[in-house]
Amino acid sequence: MPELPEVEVICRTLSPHLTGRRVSAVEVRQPALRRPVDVAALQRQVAGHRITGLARRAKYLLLHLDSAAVLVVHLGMSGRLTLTPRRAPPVLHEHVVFQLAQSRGRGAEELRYRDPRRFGLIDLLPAATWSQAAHFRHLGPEPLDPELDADYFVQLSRRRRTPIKNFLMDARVVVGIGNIYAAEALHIAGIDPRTAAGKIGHRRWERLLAAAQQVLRQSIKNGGTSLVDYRDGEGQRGLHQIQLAVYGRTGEPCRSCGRRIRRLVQGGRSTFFCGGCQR
DNA sequence: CGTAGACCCTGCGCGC
DNA sequence: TGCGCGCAGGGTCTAC
Repeated sequence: MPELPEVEVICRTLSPHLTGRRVSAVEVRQPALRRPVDVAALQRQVAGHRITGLARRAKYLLLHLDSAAVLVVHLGMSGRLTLTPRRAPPVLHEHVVFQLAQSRGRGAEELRYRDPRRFGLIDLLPAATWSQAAHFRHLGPEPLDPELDADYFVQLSRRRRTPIKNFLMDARVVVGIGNIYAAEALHIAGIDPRTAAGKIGHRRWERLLAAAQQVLRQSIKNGGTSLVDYRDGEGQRGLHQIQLAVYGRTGEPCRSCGRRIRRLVQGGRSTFFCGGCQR
């Protein structure tokens, strides 16, 4: 479900509501996520503590707490993290609920983590060392980092025979790009997703990096891509699905050249591309 | 080391 | 109506 733009939008929409707010209680209804939730740690380091700020790294959402801990939330494929009125009726698969202390001018609210497939993750890490933890240690750079350039990719992709689409989705290379935006970026850059990563030269890496940055920024502006599950922190759908050029458009005409969009499978995931524009 | 595949889990739409 | 199949925004682990 959520790639970089969606997690970024969730972070931005939750931030004004949660920053400075105290978590009054934590309720874990289903601890069996990708890894078991450490309920005792949540009770100790989240319940009764204040949220000092929100941030994003890769597809992880980071909630900094005044207990010198960082609450790490990953939404997997089907996860949602939404601010909800406390009186809203419970919904299936709401595994973790963070009750928020009342604050002036607000009704009773809570932060609900819902994840039908349970591929997501909720973890607690020490504030001082979170970036050295296993989830983060091996991550590549942020794709929107202004320092990032084509040279970096040329170096890393040397002699790599992995298809460029899988290479782009490898978080050790660059984070945040998943199945939707890899396909969209390759279409914008005019590159066949089957091309070996090591065959992409400097000029094409420049185009591909620019394309990835363009589509990620545009999606953030559009509030993310809502296909089935995705909602922002306030429960609103994104609009970027309207602008997708290839993802999910098998058999439909390419808006650039009119050829039919093709689907193939790479690394067990669907790839969508236009055989006319992408070579 | 680099690469490909299975696996975790639930829900949905489709064809029969 | 009911059942089985394939598919879904991700990440990790194993075998070769």
